[in-house]
Order: sequence, then structure tokens, then C-alpha cells
Amino acid sequence: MKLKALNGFKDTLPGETPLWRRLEDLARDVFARFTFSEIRLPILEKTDLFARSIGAATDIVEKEMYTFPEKQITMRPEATASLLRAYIEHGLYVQKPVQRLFTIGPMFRHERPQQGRLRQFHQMDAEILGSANPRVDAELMAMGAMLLSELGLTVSLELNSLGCPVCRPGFREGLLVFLASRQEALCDDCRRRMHTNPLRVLDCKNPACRGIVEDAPSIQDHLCPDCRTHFVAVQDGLDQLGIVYSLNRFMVRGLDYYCRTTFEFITADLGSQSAVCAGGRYDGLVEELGGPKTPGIGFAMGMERLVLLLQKQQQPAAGAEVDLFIAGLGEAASRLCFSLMHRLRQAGARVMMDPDGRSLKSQMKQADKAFARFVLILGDAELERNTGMLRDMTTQEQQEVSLGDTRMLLDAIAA
RNA sequence: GUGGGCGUGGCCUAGUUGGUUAGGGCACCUGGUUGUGGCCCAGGAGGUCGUGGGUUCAAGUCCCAUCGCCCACCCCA
Repeated sequence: MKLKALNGFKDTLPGETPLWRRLEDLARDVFARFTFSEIRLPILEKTDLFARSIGAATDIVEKEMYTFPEKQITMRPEATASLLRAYIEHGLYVQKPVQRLFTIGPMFRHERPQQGRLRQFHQMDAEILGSANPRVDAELMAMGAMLLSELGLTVSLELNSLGCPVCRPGFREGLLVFLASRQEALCDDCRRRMHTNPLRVLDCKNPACRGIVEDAPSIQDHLCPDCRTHFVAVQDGLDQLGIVYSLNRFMVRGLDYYCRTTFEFITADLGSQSAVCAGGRYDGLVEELGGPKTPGIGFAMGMERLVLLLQKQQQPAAGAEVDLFIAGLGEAASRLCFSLMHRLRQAGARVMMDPDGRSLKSQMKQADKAFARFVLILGDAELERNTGMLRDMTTQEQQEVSLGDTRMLLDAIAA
């Protein structure tokens, strides 16, 4: 085999697209209930946009981006940066005080692929811009929870607050002191992480590190009054909506722009790629990118991960995608079938035929495999009378119908 | 970037201590009386055994290299 897709890039074959459709359709429906509007964004942006928003020192920006260096442009590794760029560029903030936006599409990161992680992957992103009210934090999480629940998935919600520029630096220093005192016992990665991003040590999966981190200071005890109030109110909002969650003081974010509320919906069924939806607040980011001071919060859902989970649950059999299969016997009949098929399609029916005019038995088999609900058989006998034999594939009943009036035929197969 | 595993027709796979035309299942095609599906039966098409070297009288089966894929770490959705 010579030509193949690139490593980490996958075709979604016809057998899988119904599941993707179901996911997208339900997501659009739930987002609509929460009065989110769709925004569609380009895949290429200036490299600088991502460096400034995600953080120049993050792994994503340092080594995982698909960049055309000579042009200084990059294929987006996530959607929030692009969305905020569009928000600022088009002055959406003057149109209404609070914007609720979602976008669905491919993202690109040059990582080593593994289960639930591709180089081209797809996310559904939802963002609320223009309100710092903890109520919208709860609302956004409720929306994620509703979608996941209606997909039939069992996930748990974990919540934390990362503080803000007022309180986080102090916590970070305290944490650093603590870690330095125990660094002999930390894993190699964490000794390195201590200096690049000490908060990351908190969610190291190494058992030894986990044990140490148990005794580390908690961000939740070091929030400034404003962040503390906000955090409490977020929890109150979740409680009001009946959203179950658990506090996780070890959960941090990989991207630089997050502050205050952070959350993840976690599954136990996907190996190490356990987060199917993650997000948080980023109150300083719009301003950082040159827009007005605007609070914001959002989440991203990994669609491949959701599809993997959906595939693990029992799937109902594929429904009929064909209303009518027209089986013609002989060239003359096939000619008639061809034009009849087109007229029925114009009238809205889903119709197919065998272009090669195989045996009737073969055509019946094809109709069966296509889950056609009806087969219309046209042979010499029917030709003479301008009729067709209409067979209901589920009841096996047949009746001769006139071809003179397509309306009647349509009614027959619509029943 | 670092580990581990695996590469046999479209898909899943059997292939003994290297030995005659590489088997099977699914899917596909054609039939099983004259114009009829889902079951069953028969027949058929489809494979340079990832690739390139090497050892050998002989390699899918051993050795080396190379490419590819998967899983895990890292990171993240």
C-alpha cells in the first residue's frame, strides 16, 4: 500500500459518521437550549496569536504546533485563541454585553498519537464572554453536564479554583518552598516541572509524587477574598442546578491563560486520556490580546474521546437510509427506472437503483443490504401496463402500483 | 523526545522444531430452474506473507536493517 493518511490523521469512514452526526446534532441542540450562537473560525492564524494566548513556554507552543515558519502562521492547536481574536476583531463586545459562542472543528497538535489523542482532532468549544458572574460558570458546566448526560455517558465533574494574579503568585511561592523541601523524593519530571510550572507537580500521576503532594498547601486555602467568594458562589450555583461535582485541589491547567474556576469532566473508560471536557475561566485574556477588559470562561470537548466512549456503549442498529430501491429488469426497464428515480428524488424521496442492472435476485440483495424500506420492481410485464410491483421489505407484501402518478407512489412508500 | 507491543488478500485471523500450489471466517461476485432479499449450499475473484538485505538446497517461519501502526510516558480535549 503506497498512499496512506499521515500518522495521527484519520479518515472517518461511512460506518462511523452516524455516530459523529449524533454527537454533533445533540451538541447543537443542547447549545441552542443554552442560547449559544455558532461561530466558524479559520484554521490558520498568525503564530503570534497562540504564543500570546496559550503561553510561549507551554509544550503546545514550544513543540507541538504545525507552523509554517516562513509565513509566521500556524494551524490552530485549540479554538479559544481564534475565537477571542474574532471577538475582538469584529467588536462583538459592543453588540451585546454577554456573548455566548460555540464552535466545532478540527485542531492540530504534533504530539505522538495514542488512544484518544490524534494530531488532527476535533473539539466542540463553548465560551461565555463578558460576565464574571459565578452563575455563568455554573451554567457553562451545567451545559457540559447536560450534553454528556444526554449522550448517555457516565462522567464525573471535578472542580478547582486557580486563583488570580492577586493570590496565585503567593501560593506558587509557598508551593515552591514546600516542593523544594521534598524534591529528593519527587520524580524526575516533577523536579524539572518545579521550575517551569510548579502547579503541574500537583497533578503528577506518579504515586510517590501524589503522596508528597497530599501534604502540599492547597490553593483553595490561599485564595484572595474575591476569588474565595467567587469560588463559593460557583459551588452554590452548581448546587442550585443539581450538578454533582467534587473538589479537586490538585487539578491544574496546562494553558497559561486560566484563572479562578477550572473544571474537568473525567471518564474512567479511556485509559490515560481521561478528560473528555475541560475548561475554565480566563478573565485577563481578552485584554491580553488587545481587546477591552472582558471576563470569559469556556470549555473544550474532545470529540474523538466522546466518540470512543459512545462506541463502547451498545449502539442501535443503523436505520434505513434508503426509502426505495428500484429494480429494473432489462435495458428498457432500466431506462425507465433511471428517470423515475430522478423524479422521486426531486420529490424528496431517498431512492437508489443498480446502475449495472444485475439479476433481480442480486438487486433484491442490494436492497436488503441498503436497508431499503421498499423495492419497486419493473419488468416487461409492468412496462406494458406502466406499473411497478411495490414490495414492502419488512412485511413482504407486494402490490402493483401505477407509475402514472408519482404522488401516489410517494404516498405508498411514505406510509 | 522516551519506553513497550505488533505488522499474512478490504476486515479479523491459522500457520507446528524453516520444507510440496499460504488455510479459515466476514465482506464481495455468480449460481441453486423460467422475474424477488435476509438463512443454507455450491462455485468464483482477491495475498510480491510491511519493505530491503542476509543465512540456507529451501523462509511467512531464523538474523540484520528499515518503514509503518498501536499502547504507554510526556503533554493535553
